[in-house]
Amino acid sequence: MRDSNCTRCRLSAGCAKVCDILRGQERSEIMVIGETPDARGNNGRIRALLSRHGIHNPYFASAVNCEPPRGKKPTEAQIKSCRLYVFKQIRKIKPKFVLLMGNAAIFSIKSMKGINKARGRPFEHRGIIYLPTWTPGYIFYDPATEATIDRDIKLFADIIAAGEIPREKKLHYTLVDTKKKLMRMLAKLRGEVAFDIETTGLFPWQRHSRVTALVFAIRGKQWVIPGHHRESPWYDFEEVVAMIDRRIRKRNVRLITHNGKFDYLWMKVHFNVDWQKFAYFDTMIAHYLLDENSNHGLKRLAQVYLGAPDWDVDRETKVDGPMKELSFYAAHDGYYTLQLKHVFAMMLRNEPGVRQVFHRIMMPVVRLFVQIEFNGVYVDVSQFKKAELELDRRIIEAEKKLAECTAKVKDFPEDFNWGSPPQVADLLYNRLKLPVVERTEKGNPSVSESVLMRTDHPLARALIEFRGAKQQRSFFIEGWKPYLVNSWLHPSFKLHGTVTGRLSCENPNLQQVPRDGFIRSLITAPPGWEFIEADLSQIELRIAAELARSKSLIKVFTSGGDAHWLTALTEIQRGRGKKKEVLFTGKALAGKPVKYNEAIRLMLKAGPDACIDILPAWKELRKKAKAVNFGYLYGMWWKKFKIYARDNYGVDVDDEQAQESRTNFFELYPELESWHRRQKNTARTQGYVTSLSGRRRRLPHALLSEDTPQRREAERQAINSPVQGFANELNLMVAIQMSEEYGIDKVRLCGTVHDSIIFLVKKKYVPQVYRRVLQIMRRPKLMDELNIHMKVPIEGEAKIGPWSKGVTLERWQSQQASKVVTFSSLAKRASSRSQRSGLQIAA
DNA sequence: TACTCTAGCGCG
DNA sequence: AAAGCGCGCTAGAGTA
Repeated sequence: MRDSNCTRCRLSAGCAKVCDILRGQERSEIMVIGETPDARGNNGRIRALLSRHGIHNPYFASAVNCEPPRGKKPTEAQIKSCRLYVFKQIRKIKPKFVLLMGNAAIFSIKSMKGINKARGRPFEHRGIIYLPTWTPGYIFYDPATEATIDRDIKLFADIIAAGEIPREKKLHYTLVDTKKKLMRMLAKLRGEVAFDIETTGLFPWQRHSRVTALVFAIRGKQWVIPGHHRESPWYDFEEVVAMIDRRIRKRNVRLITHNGKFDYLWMKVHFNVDWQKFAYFDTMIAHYLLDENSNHGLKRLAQVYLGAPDWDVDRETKVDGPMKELSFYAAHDGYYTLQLKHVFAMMLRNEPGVRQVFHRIMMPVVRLFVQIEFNGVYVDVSQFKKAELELDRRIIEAEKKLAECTAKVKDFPEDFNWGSPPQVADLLYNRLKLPVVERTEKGNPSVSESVLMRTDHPLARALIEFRGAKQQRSFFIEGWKPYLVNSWLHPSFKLHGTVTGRLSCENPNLQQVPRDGFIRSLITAPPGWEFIEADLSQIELRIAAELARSKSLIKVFTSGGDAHWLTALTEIQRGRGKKKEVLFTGKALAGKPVKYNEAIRLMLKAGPDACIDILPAWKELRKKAKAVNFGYLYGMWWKKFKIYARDNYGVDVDDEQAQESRTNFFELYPELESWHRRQKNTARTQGYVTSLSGRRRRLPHALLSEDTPQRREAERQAINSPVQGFANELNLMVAIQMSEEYGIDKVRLCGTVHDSIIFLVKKKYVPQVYRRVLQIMRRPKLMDELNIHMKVPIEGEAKIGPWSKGVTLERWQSQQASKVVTFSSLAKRASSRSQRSGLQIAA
């Protein structure tokens, strides 16, 4: 079979043993194909993996039979030329089952690229069943891959045992294509029902997008109802939905979904039904709470928890394929969603704290965010267009400056791209011979803003301006355009987007709009409404104070103070710094000259706002302290503080000063250190930490016996996660309560940004809602219901008006008053005109 | 042609 | 010895 004189490809030239095909095991019906001879189990790893599942002595082959040079992978051409031998072996051995390990193996058989798409999905070819999986070589680089390979090998063993690709036996689905079948289904819709839909896309507002099928599943039975699909028998699918809707309402069905926010939102947008109100259990969210570190895809979970076979079909089938295949796929989704519900409900029972977060916070959040995403945010389109022109202007101006800077550079390329970091690096460090100050993670010379700020060249400034304008344009102008539906954006919130319990946001990401207001203020209220942002002030610091039981922090908060201000003033007081400014402000506050310490005391008492009014420079100081507070609070070391001070304030702090600043911080808040120790110990002993709500943050790396960077990282996460996560949960509690207390005729929530909620209020309810949201923020009722009690008071702030340009209620009311005056005078003039012309003005 | 990675930067 | 945490989006460049 082998040809030791093979010269079909270049590999044979530099290879010790040409065409290294083994003999033996030639009667096996099981074959394993690896990448190269080295991967053929001679290290024992594959054998060990296989024998774990009772597979002994298979026939080993490989995609290429000459070992490539160290560190080199065989090329496609080489695999193709070696394919001959692979096929020869298959013909001779006549295996029934073949395990394909790695990219090269699957390419050899199928000429198909992308192991990740094929992995774990058995296929049949000329009477042989193939199963692709990863190459075991990956285990060496990432131990986590072993579990996946192991699962695939288990599936392989199952295939061998069954003699065929396993199909789910309990799947009994009906394609609901007649009225009779529909009526029979409706009769059975009661209690817990899994629900899923198939669609032509991901964005329900997309033109021509359709819901192609609905799926319902109860124990032992699934139904697939063709929707807007070319094979659908329903000429009036809306009526079918209405019938189901009536049944769901009447029976108060408990709907079970996997990422139901998606399905409910589509149903609301396309059929105007509010099925999210019946959302009872979401398996994706449940799994997110049970294991925040892994993926939450339905297919993976079904494989892991239920040993399910892979039922995925290709994208075209899923999007708009034949109903026969689409329904097969859809029925599996429904079936496994219901099965997973049972598994996760059981697991949640073992973790009561997590279960409480699931039912009392996250499921209401699912229901709420269907409405929030449906509402969307309003964009002032005429301002949007103006902003685009302004950014264009800035870009052109910056380009002009850059051109001036490079006019003298000889053979400056025509097509130079200022947006390309490698090209800029080449210009700065090779052509202009500027010194390399910093390198990127990969070791390339860095051209980041931090570096440019320290670069003494007129080019640097212009480049920063260019990048700023360019980025804003592509992020927020070009980036938003595809998502603008009339004047509305509908960002999608990922409820499972972070490991800490925060939400993330995408398409577009509302949570990263620059705060300077240039873009932010484009988001505002439509006529008749007001835009309000309400945020929980210094919430993370308050939670940290509570958890650490920090005396000084608790004192600041109970006396209505500002912790960032306290840090700032304590820091300058220690070195008796800013003497002139302190004495000046103290004098203004007291109305007479005071001594330094007395002035500090007065400034502390008066708070930052009053002091900033007297001397605007205090604003910078507080901002600086804020960042320092967060940094040290979460384990920042003094070296990073130095970098921070340099990049943000252009202050070069020496090592000693930096170390002192950290020491001072923990002297001011000594309990923070012991709290840090407690969190680290908890994580190290039990492998997870718990937040005030009962949510868990699992940190397996904290269990490592050695003090590695990985363990250090886990320890810092043990400090940060319960604070960050709970802050967001508080925010969600407020959002939930707001939506419960006000109908959408009064208040429309648009989104949350970690510690704030943004919403629209019908104009005449503004004062009432404004006051109420601040009340709720002080004490959301869910806190009491979940028996969570905090010593530290919670406070909120709210602003009315375009985002980032809002004002307090007092200011807003006085503005309204003046508007009414001008309006009524206008109306008077208009009415006298209209009387003259015989017109009447509508009230 | 389409995907993945890197650098850089916006937010809390 | 080495040390804030958590995200998403874009362009450019590399890879299959």
